[in-house]
Amino acid sequence: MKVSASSSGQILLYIGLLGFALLGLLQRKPSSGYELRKVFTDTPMGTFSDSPGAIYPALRRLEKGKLIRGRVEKTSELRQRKIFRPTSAGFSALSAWLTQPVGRADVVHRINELMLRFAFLDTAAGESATVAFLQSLHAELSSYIPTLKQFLATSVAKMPTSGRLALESGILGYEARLVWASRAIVTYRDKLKSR
Amino acid sequence: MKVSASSSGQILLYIGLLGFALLGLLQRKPSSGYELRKVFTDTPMGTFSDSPGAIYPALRRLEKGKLIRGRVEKTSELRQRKIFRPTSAGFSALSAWLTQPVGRADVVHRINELMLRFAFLDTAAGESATVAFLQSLHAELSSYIPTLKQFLATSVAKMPTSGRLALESGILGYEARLVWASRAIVTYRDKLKSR
DNA sequence: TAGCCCATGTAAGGAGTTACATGATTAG
DNA sequence: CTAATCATGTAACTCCTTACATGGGCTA
Repeated sequence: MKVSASSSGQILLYIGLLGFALLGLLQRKPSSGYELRKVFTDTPMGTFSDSPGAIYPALRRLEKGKLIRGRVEKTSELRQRKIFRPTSAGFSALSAWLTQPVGRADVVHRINELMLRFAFLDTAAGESATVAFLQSLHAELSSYIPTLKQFLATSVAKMPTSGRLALESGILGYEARLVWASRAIVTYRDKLKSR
Repeated sequence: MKVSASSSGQILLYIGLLGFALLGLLQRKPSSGYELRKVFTDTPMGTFSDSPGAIYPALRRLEKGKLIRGRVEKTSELRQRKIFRPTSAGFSALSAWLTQPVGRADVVHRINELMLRFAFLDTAAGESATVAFLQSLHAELSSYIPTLKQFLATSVAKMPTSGRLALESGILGYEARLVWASRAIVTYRDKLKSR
């Protein structure tokens, strides 16, 4: 989902994966553009570009779309920085994006986007939404993996060894994620019980 | 690696991941643009776009760069199709791309590209090159995974549960690939021995 | 003869990449 | 005082996306 209707109707606003990543980070902690860049350069978070040529224009798009608002603030340091924080429309847009249903196409083509969504889910949409997400991810993986194995079995004869192994690597990756999803569900269930 | 010098010097030619994917598929089997599209729509191969607006321009770029050559051929069917096949310069470019060293940045940011390279390695560059690739991938993963665990351990306190779990999912994915790489090395060793 | 798959394209638009530019502040 | 880091941006290039266009051949 790349496009979201602005609250005023009419104009369509491009957000993009980078935009949602920024929105999610800002929801967690209001930050300057530079701090956001640092997250991408210094942490294993996603495969997002740390280039100012991507981040600053994306921030301006979000601001023009009224999803975030930036203000120059003095922190404890002398240096001034423009701190961005989501507007209420921004929180809504983020939440809507996070709580979309998980489909087969997401698992096949947009697994990184799914993991990004997950990373923001509990703080932005609550733990029950997180569990729901994990359950639908689990269901989608459970139905997808057999089709991959099917494909492997029927076409193994026509494929070179490396092609076969590459596909097996993909299958192993999905299986690892399936196991992880089960464990993550248990983690949240335990958290809910212990309260 | 997105750019490659043309054999005539001077002009730089953009290839891109899609270009190499096409080149690799053509090396395996000369095909028409439509057949190549079908690979992306019908098989689990990569996350490449099946849109003609991406594939046909990419083919033309490759042809202009003399890495492939298209000829209208009559197959058994009446219908005419333009069949592309790599030139010798195309084989060289593919081989050079495939046999690049595997670095940390590849593992962190371009794991999909690595798997694509692997998928073409044995038919295009031979089995010893494939084993070398797997070994350097294995080494890179072995050194990278501990740093991720380190990061997780030191920042677990500051992260929300979902952030922690998302990172763990990434680690599990890398570990699965590490196990896979070991097994793939054994597979090729066995193949070499049994000859 | 209508509709669907084959097969190849083009056009408009926007986003990301790379590279450059600009200052202020701090460390050595 | 020099260099590195902080902090924010702009410009050119070009690739991809979405959508539309064009026909030939096959099938019901």
